[in-house]
Amino acid sequence: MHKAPRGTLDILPEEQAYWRYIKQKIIHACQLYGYERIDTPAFEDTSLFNRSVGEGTDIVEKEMYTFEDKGKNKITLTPEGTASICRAYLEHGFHNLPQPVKLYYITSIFRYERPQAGRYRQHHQFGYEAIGDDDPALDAEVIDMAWQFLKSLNLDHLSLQLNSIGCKKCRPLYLSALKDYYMSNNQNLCPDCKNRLERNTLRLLDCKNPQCQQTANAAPKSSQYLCPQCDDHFKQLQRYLTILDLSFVVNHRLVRGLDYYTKTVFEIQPETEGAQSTLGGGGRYDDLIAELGGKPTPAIGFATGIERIILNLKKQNVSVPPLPKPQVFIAHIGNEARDFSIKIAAILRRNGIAVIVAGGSRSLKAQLRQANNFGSHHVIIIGEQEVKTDTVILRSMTTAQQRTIPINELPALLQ
RNA sequence: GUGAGUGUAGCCCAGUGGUCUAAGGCGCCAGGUUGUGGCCCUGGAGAUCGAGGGUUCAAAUCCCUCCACUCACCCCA
Repeated sequence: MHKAPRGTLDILPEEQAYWRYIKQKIIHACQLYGYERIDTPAFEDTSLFNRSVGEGTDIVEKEMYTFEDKGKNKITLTPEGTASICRAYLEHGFHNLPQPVKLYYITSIFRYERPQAGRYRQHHQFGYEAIGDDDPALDAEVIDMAWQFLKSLNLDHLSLQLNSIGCKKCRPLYLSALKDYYMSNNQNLCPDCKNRLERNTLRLLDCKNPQCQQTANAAPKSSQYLCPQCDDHFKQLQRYLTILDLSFVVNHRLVRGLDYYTKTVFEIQPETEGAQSTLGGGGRYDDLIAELGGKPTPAIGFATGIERIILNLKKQNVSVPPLPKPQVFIAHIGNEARDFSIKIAAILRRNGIAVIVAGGSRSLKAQLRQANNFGSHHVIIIGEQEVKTDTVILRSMTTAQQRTIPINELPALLQ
C-alpha cells in the first residue's frame, strides 16, 4: 500500500474546519491592514534562494528540495516565502506602484527535515511583506498585525520577542566583537558551537546547551553596536509598539535562520515547553531587493506556519466553527420513488437548498439511521403513495413530527 | 544528520514463545415482521499482527535489517 511521503500529511475533511477558520481570519487581518493577495509558483530557480536565504544557512545547505528538470534547469521547491515575493515585485515593476507595496500569501513550503510534531517536509505558511518603506512605524504595524492576527484566532499566552541586528554598516562591527568574545571563551563552548563559531557566529547566541547559554548571556549585545541610524530606528520602533499597547521582550539572543534580515527581527512564541517554540517570525530585510538586482528598497515581512497554529489551537482547546453540511436528507422506497427523489433533489438544489440523497436501495430504517448520523435536520421521505400524489413526507429529526407536503410548497418550507 | 521510545482491523487497544484459525470497545453494515432514526438486543464484515529476513518442533511475542510515527538534539513555521 502506498503511504504519503515522509513528513507530509493529508488534510482530512475533519481537519478542514481549522483551515477554513484560519483562512477567514487571514483574509480579515489582511483587509484591515491593506494587504493584497499574491500567489507565486511552488518552485523557483534554485539561484533565487541561494542568493536570498544565504549560502551558509541550514535551509540552503541541507534542506532544499532541489532537482534538475527535463530542460536541465536547476529548480527548487519553495523553502520559504519572501524570496518569491521579492522576485515578483521586481519582475512586475512594482516599484512603480505607491510604496510600500503590501502583499500576502498562503503557500506550501518544502524543507527536507526530520519530521516531528509541528515540523513537516511540506507545510503551509501565511506570510505578508511590506516593500518600499523603512519607517519604523511600518515595522510596528507589521508586528501589530501579526500579534492581532494570532489573537483573533483566540490563541493565548503568547510572547513577542524583539531584537535589532543592525545593518550592513554596523553588523560587521558587532559580529567581530561577538567572535572575539567567543574566541576568548572557546573552552566553555559545546562542540557544536565550536564548529559554528567561524561559519555562523550569530547562531551561538541561541544554543540550548546550559553552559553556552551562560556564555551567551554575558556576550556583547547587538543593540550596543548599532549605528546611530539603526539605534534610532530600534528606539522609534519600541516607542511605536508602546503606543500600540503591545508588550514585548527585547531578546538580545534572538537571531533568525535566514541571512537577509537587517535591523528589526521578531518572533511570536507560545508559552510551551518543548522544541517547536516559534509560532511565527519575521523582520526587516532592507538589502534583499538590491541583492536580487533591484535598486535599494527597504522591506519588512512576517510568516507563520498554519500547521503550527492548528497545533496550538488544539493544545489550547480553542473550538472552531464547524463546516456547514446539508441539513436535508432524502430517503426513498422503491424504484419509482428513487427516480422521484432525484428530481426533488434537483429542484431543491436549484433553489439553493443543500440536500443529500440516500444511495442505493436500502431499507427505510437504514436510510433514516444514515440521516441521523449525518446530523440532518429534516428528512424527506418518498414512497409509492407520495409519487402518485406529487407529495413528500417531511420529517423533522429533532421533533420526530412529520407531515405530507405538496412538492411545489417544499422549497419555500425549507428555505 | 544524532540519540531514545513505539508500531496489532478506519480509530482506541488486550495479548511478552504453544487451542492466537488474535480478544474487547468505538465506528461501519444488517436484522429485531409489512414504509420510519437516536437507546437497547442480536448478528456480520473488517487484521498478510509496519515490511523483509533469521532463531525454534512452534513466533504478534526472541534476534537482525529496513520503513514509519512520537519525543529530544539540530534547525525553524
